[in-house]
Amino acid sequence: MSAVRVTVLLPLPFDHPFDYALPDGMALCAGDLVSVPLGKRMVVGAVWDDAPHTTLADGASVRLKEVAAKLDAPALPDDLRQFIDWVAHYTMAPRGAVLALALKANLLAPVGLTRGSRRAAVAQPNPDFPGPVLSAAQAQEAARLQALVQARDFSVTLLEGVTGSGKTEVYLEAVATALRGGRQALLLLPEIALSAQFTARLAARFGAAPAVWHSALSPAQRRATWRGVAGGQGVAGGRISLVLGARSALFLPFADLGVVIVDEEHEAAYKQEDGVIYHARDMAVVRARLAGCAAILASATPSLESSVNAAQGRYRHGVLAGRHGGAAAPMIETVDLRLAPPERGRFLSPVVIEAMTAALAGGAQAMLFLNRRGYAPLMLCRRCGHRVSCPNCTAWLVAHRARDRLLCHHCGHTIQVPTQCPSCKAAESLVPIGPGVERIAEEVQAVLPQARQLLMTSDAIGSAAQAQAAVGAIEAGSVDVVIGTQMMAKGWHFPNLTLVGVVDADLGLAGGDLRAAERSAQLLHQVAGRVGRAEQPGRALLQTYQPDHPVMQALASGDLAGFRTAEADLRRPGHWPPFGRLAALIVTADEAEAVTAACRALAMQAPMQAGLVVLGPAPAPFAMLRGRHRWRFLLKAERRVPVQAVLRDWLARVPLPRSVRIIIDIDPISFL
DNA sequence: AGCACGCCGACT
DNA sequence: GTCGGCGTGCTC
Repeated sequence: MSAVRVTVLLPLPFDHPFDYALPDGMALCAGDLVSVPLGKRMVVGAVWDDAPHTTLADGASVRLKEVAAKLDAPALPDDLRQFIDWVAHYTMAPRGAVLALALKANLLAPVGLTRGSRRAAVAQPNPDFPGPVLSAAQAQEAARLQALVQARDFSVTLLEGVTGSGKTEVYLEAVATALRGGRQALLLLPEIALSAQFTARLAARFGAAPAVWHSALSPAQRRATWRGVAGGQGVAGGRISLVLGARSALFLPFADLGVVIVDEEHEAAYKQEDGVIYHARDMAVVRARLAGCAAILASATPSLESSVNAAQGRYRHGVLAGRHGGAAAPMIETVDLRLAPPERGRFLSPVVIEAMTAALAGGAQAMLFLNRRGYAPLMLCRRCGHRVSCPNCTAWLVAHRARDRLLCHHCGHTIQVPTQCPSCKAAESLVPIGPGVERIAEEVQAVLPQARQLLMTSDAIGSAAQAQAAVGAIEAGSVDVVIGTQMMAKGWHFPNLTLVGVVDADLGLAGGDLRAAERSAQLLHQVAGRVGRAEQPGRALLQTYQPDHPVMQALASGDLAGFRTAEADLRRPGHWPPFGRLAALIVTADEAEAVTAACRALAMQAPMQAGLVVLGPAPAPFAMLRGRHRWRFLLKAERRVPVQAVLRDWLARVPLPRSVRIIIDIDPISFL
């Protein structure tokens, strides 16, 4: 007699589940979590519903190991298992690696599962807690979203609204509707830095804080939240109904998801760039489809992907025009650096300095934005022209004055500032080239010595407490000039901040990236959105050498929709995304020769078919990263081409030594 | 991912 | 003569 077989997916990089024997007296269903022996160790896995796959010599019985135990934990819901399968298939990651995202989160330590959660009986978010009074436009849009949530069916809405239009209040009404129906809501944020602010906001709206989910939680918090979301029996305090999370929250075992919201949907931070490479915005839509619920993508500057989906009717388009009860849109002007250049060795145009002086004289605050940490992005030998670069990466070492070192922003490698040129050995010949925020701070000190300045960068602000202190200082008015990187671009609003100067508006346009223009427009628009108040619109000055560039024109005229249309017209003919699909194949190895040999072999077998182009191989933009050599193929295909199958066939035709690793990035957004 | 096995250098 | 480096291979 042969034992009953169970297929178990393990959170390890295997695509196929493993087969085990079901011990007498144990009953298992798909999704149940079990511990199973694997080699010499015990592993937690999930019962999958694939047909058993172990190859049997016919008739002969294979000695399957037995499932060791069924864990006392909620089973993975069907839609989560479907989601895991879908993500794995789409991203071409092994299914087990995707399961790991759903399990690693909390329960690789099986001991923690056997006891009930210690989650205290915290207050539940109350959808009928008094909410804000909505404007007519907000109320109308909120009603539409509420109807979609109530429909208990899959839908996607692109909710577009300028900064200050009150998008958040609107989509929180959709959350309220889900909660009223006894369902759950998931709100995704692009980065955890914003979660404290949002937690407070949700607590104010619903009378209780949401559960939060991100990588910095303790194991105990994870376990409690994971179980609470699954809503298993015996969870003290009841099922968790509202989760505020980073992208990995998509893999939580929601028992009854009613709405998924992706805030700032255009943000590149939604793209997971290592391990399982996925775009959380796109996967959120898939999660909603499998859960049969509404998805809401919110942004002031929607991605071209979502705009096109809305324009083509695949997504509903909700638009909130005009700022609600707040400031007027900022005036955006370009400062032509050819006409009003900075002094020699300086980086601020007299136009910007004058505007700052005026703002400060009027008792207001000013901000300078430069998306570059450190003092100078490059140390150059003025004798031989040598550029000091990282030994592990194809990148320059960035000078940091605060730390008095040079440092690589890709791998973290740091060295002391050399006293002589590493190449020609000339003494005292290295000079810093170009500006970083530290250098801008120095310049502000020189031109406005009385101004109290604050540097807001990830180097200066390491913790949430430091961020709070900085925000407090700005709000209290004890700062005149804020100098910041990307981290200043979003979220915050300081009423007394009336001027923003963008030191190098052209920065994001370099590099030949497909989305360079789109991303620049989004970032600069967002930066400009930091300023202004009810009685006085803010002013944003963009220092640029290309005032005629479509991005600068769009920002200055405020016609971002027109810009998106033009951008779409550029991409449509060549079947560039979102009108076609891209996949990147990164070939990496320790030895450069191994990479070139592998690329040659791959190039020889490159797929050839209608509607598909293989570009490359070319050195990846960082041809060496963290000590590994990297070359890249880019596969560009029309929408109808099954990209994953093409890639699978291609790779199957080319045997590669194990020293070579292939990274597949479906829908790459950064080209690094 | 772990954890083995396996075949070449410096140590009690 | 052993301890131990991490290269390759397997786990139902």
